[in-house]
Amino acid sequence: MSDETKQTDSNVDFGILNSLLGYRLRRAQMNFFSKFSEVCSDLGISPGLFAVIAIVDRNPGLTQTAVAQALGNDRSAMVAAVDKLEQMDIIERRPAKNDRRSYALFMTESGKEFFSTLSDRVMEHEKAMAQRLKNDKEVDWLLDILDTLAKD
Amino acid sequence: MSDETKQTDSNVDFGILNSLLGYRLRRAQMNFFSKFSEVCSDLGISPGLFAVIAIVDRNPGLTQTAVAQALGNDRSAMVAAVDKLEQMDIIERRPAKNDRRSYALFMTESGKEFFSTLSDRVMEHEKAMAQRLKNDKEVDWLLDILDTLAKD
DNA sequence: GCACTATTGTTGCGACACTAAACTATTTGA
DNA sequence: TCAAATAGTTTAGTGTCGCAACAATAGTGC
Repeated sequence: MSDETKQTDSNVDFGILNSLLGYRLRRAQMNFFSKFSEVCSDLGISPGLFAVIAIVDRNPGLTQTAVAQALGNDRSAMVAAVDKLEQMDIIERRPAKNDRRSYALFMTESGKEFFSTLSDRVMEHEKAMAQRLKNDKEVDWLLDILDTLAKD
Repeated sequence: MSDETKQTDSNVDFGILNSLLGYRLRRAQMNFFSKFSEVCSDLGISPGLFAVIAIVDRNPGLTQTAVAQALGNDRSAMVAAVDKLEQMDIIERRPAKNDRRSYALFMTESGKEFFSTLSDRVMEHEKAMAQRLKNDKEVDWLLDILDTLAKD
């Protein structure tokens, strides 16, 4: 046997899966997820946490539910995320001015610095993946199509 | 610098997320997943189970680990999946001829019929999503790009 | 034949992510 | 004023995922 230890799926017929966008999307997204984890696991940041930070960084003062709605997930999932990010001194809960029920989320000073280096890592990873495409125009095309497919 | 609490998510700046393929992939895949669940939840079939059935249907006699390797997930995850599909009388475990450790997976008669109607539903959903793109050529282009991005 | 390693199915564990329901405190609106 | 709606939180349930073991079996070199 060769030391390539391949014997993967070369002789497997994927049938209908080959034409399913949902299946291909899942495979591609799984690959991105694992690569992201390789890059950011030492910093304790998952893709979901990164998205929260990115939103708060660009939109200081948003409430937890506003961030949850922007990211399309349940607001109950925000609690643990914000708890962790606050514990890591990345973002900060401040009581909202006009609503004593809600908090306003802000980046801490160290959080801004952290997000800067974190973004550099993520962008490096993204650039490596984007280089698999032909050019920047094709990347923009793909981004646009994925946005179309993400709409309800 | 104001501490105003923003209350609306209508004008949220997604910042770096807008240019991240990983984020857009996740959103698109989540949408496909939820749509798939709406279509197939009454049949008790998840996207992962559908993939297993699709592989076994086209490749009768494959072992569990062969299917797992084809789908890119751990073989330990196959156990519960095959258990469920066998309980639903969709696929069947037969002892492998030349290896008493492994089973060969086959579709049952009712399983073939079940997969036929199931495929129709899934293809209908896929066609509705594919119609968001310009033409069939763009769909093939997207499938090819996603396959490229899924490779390690 | 024998020892050593690899592989298969399986189980259990821990780490997450998502969903839904319920609860408190507060705000809103008729 | 009072009922309904909302923000944050907690809890429970479900599902997935990878990792590490394990017994049984297969393949390998000697």
